[in-house]
Amino acid sequence: MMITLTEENYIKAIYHLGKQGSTTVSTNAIAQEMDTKASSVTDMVKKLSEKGYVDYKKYQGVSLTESGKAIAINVVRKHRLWEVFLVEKLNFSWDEIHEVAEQLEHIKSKKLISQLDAFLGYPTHDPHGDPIPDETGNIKKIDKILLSEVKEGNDCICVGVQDSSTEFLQYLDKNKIALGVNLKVLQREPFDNSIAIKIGDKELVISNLIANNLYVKVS
Amino acid sequence: MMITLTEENYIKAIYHLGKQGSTTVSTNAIAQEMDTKASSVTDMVKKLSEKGYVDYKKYQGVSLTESGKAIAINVVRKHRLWEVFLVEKLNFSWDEIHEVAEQLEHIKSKKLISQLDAFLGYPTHDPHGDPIPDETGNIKKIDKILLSEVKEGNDCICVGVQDSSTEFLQYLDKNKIALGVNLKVLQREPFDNSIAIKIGDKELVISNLIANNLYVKVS
DNA sequence: ATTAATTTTTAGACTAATCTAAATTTTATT
DNA sequence: AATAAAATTTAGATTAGTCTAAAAATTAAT
Repeated sequence: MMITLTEENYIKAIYHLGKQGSTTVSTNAIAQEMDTKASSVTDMVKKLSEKGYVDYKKYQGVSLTESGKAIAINVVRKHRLWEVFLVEKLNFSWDEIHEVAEQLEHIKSKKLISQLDAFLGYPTHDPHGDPIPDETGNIKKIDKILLSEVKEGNDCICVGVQDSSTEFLQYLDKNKIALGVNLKVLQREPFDNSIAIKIGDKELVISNLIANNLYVKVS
Repeated sequence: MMITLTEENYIKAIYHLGKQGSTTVSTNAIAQEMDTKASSVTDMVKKLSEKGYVDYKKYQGVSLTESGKAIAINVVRKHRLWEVFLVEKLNFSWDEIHEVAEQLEHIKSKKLISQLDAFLGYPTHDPHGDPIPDETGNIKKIDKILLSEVKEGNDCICVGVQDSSTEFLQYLDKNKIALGVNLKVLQREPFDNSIAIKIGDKELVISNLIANNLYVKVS
């Protein structure tokens, strides 16, 4: 049974909203994520349910079935591999890749993806630090925490972002924050939860909003 | 005005049928090329006409306008660049690329294509020997002729194929015929128009059908 | 130059995906 | 527990693309 591009996008949205497909997701949340109306979501969710991709009970929200989850993970895999390709091979910057990867992720060819994976050297993470599922759908997650949770005095290394918006990524670029960069938390300001960090030999004060969208690993 | 994937495919079909968009094309021919019904073609052609991509008079066939031709050439450019990518970077063989390139050709991103072009080293021809239009839509054509037209005793070099079907390309592979390979026409058989050729140090008799689908340049 | 065959177009219907507006169910609040 | 608010679903309409069957135009053949 053929899956359409739209169905694939709904499944992906449900996956992301449901934290890797484990939680139940509301109609409204999907509508917001997909930039569409709740009534459209209801229609589509019924269809996905008939096709066996989601579990759905009226008024009770949706969750992915195993087959739905497998589809979602495969789309995520394709999306992230293409992102690596765009950055590593075509010199895109990390704030330019999302839109294009949204299109590329729907290309259907098993061989294309396995060859691309090999061509890129079997990358484990995309340019935003998110893990790339392997061919069997396995995702190995690293133990990352938000920068906002790091204690004063601790050294850490930047491993990912929570928000992948152009604005946020360009802020990071401007301040020379990139994946792999070392940071030290100098001081936390309780009043507004801002944090003073040392990056390279420079000091920088970042807001709580920023610190809440940056993943690090304490070293 | 946004152009849909389907519209793009119709424009491409009209371009190919009309020999690079110069000739008028019939409704039935388009229907056959697109594997759809003539009535569907009429509907679509009306829409394309309203949008200014084709000139159309009832019962008189269709031809591309300048803007339609520009769209077609751009799709062709993308298709052929992706084919080069698949063969050169992802180790596809030339009989496996068409289907995937059919999907990739619709990805919309100016930067993607210009970067891909650069990444591939600005190739001038795709793996089937067809020329790749440049960014401005310019196509430089080489003076190729069909192998069936080569005189006895002449040496030539294989530069392209007319038919890109899997079956034909696999026949060529099997017989070690590839782009760039030198051939010599030993003898032409008038009875069935078959041709005896020398390829490397081997002799091979090929049918007229084969010779009519292989482009060469006399050297 | 009629008639026959073929091609093309029209008319009307169908599916996928969407929308608005109204109805229903659930959740929150008094 | 009753009512108000919010979320969700239904009903009915719309658009893009397609289809079948019938009508109209063109081309071919007698």
